Amino acid sequence: MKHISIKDVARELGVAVSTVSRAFNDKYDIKKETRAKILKKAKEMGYHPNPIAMKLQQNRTLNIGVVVPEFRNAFFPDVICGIQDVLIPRGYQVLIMQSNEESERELANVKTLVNSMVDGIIISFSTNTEDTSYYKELERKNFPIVQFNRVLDKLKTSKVVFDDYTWAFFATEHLIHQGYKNIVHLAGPKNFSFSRLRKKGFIDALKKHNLHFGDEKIIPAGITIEDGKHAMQELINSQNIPEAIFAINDPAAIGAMLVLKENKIKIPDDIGIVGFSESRFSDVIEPSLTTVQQPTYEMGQTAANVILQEIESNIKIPQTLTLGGSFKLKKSSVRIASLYKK
Amino acid sequence: MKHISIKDVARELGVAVSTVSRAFNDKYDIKKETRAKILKKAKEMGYHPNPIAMKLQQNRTLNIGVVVPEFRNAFFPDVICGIQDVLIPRGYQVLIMQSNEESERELANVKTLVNSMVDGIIISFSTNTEDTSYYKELERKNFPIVQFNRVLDKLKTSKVVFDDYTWAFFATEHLIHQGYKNIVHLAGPKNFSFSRLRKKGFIDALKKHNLHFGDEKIIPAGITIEDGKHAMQELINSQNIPEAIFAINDPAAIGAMLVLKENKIKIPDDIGIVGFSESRFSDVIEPSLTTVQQPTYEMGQTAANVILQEIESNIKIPQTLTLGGSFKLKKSSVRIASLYKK
DNA sequence: CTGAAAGCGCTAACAC
DNA sequence: GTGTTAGCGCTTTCAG
Repeated sequence: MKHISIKDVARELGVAVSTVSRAFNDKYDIKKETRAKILKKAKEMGYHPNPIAMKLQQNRTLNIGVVVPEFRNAFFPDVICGIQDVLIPRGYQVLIMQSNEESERELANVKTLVNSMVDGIIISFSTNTEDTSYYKELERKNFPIVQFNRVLDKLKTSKVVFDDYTWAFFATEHLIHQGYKNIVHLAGPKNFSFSRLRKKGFIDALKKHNLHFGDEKIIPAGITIEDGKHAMQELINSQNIPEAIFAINDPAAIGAMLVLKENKIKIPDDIGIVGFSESRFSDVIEPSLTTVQQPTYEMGQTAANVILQEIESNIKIPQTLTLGGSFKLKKSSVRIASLYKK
Repeated sequence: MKHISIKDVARELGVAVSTVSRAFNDKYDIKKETRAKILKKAKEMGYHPNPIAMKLQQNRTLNIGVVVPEFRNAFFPDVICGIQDVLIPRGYQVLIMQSNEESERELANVKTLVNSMVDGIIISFSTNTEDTSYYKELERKNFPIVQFNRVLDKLKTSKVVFDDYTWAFFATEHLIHQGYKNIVHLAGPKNFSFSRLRKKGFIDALKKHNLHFGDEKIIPAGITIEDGKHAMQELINSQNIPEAIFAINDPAAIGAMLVLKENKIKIPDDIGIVGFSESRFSDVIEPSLTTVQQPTYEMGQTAANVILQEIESNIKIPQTLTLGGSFKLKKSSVRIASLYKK
């Protein structure tokens, strides 16, 4: 697999390498015919500029690193699609690395990428990431970083997040409107702002409607099906079955539902449940799961645009972009059948 | 973000750049203390070798490209994890690109990667890929390619596949053992060998047990939930409801189940169904879906090892590695409750 | 408009 | 053992 270089083309045509180079970067003066001639010959010979050499020379890579904690759920793959669709047409390559929810591996990933000279990193952190010293250092060095979804407040880079508060509020209010009163929240890992915001939305909705709120309404769970199962099982064991559940995300909701069904507790009649996207399960589970839909694809596009702007302008003013979503009304939260359409 | 180069380190210590280089590549003679001194200083200065420059010089990239048609289902992410876990410790970077099931985009992805000088490509093709001329060219140029899962017979590169025939045979036989007689197969896209092999396994199992086989037993479907829905709806519309279904994969099976449930057809009593992994739905759907489990993670590891071997030995003898799986017995295919354990 | 030449950061002969 | 030097393939002054 030997590469035909600019030299080969130049020799073949008896011109200088710089001329060939110019033909390929049309920002220089070059006679039209020369240019055409060169491009034609180059194509004939199967010449492609070697991006590695370009990168070396220009001290930039045209690579963007994307670091995600996992891509087994639907959420991150969708975001990545959005990122790719913005970046690829702009001539960037998207290097994806996944951290397996381990902050050490995540750190290694980021170091590899930075060290391999990506021009910037779009990242969503792992559940257990606490030590941000290396990221702070990158921040200080002015290295372009955009956080999304799982963002760390400590890090002052640009962020793209979902309007978790509002939609958690809305989701909870929806349950209240359905007549559920004793509502609990399966909460997420507390180092993520989205956990805090969804919890706050939940609490404020209860308060607005003068429903009793106490710490016992917040059930520490997590973001996997297993977490949801575990939390629900605990509730059942402690004879503490609520009337409705607002889950931190779909997998947690699904886990809870699986346990409820095992225990013959009827959804939505005995208990109502609302999730928060991040899976493709909501239409497969029975009853179908009411959920807050996040604009994953758009989140990716937005993050890509932000980093592009930071890289190309070389100006970094940390901004936090907050996206809105939509509500997918399904069966798991609607007691009166007539209210549920389609 | 300015890079400290080998020169800076050399100057700082009053040694030659080659000495610094040698300190970092311990295959040359170099005095222990010099080496220690250099490494220490380098660390102090925050020096990291610039991989881009290394790549240019050595004409290799230490990058492997992975091209997948999608990563919304569980299958490819799992395979990628396996690939990464082999390649990263060996000093390679894994560049993932997804083709969105479009062969044009797939081709562009591969060209980008080849052109960006990855050392090799691990690929699973999109549903509609027909034109293999470019891939043939790469093959001729001896460029390392390993196909997995969705392989094209026309391309004579190394392949890592699942033993589709045997397990399809087994899955079908399982349905027969359950007493189902009129069994149909929801078939996959015909340009993939796995479709053909699973179909053949299905047919041969019917034949072995002297069950009637005719073309009407093969229902062209596809590999998505939508495909499964569509195929099932057609069967119902034509009043042609079989006793059991062997689906090309889980999403197709899930689609069929959703339609069956809509139509109040009982699974597994009225109709039995078996899938073929490729999703995480099998435990979420009700009844839980019996399925053939493919060793996705191991498939990734295997593909990674094959390409590593081809790259590092520079010998390419196309080999096809066939992996075995396991059978996940669940509720969707077992009529007599007592037979189903846990 | 085009050619010559320097240099991006690194490695690998080849000297000494 | 270590230094010198020639490139890897490209862009970009600087001349002409």
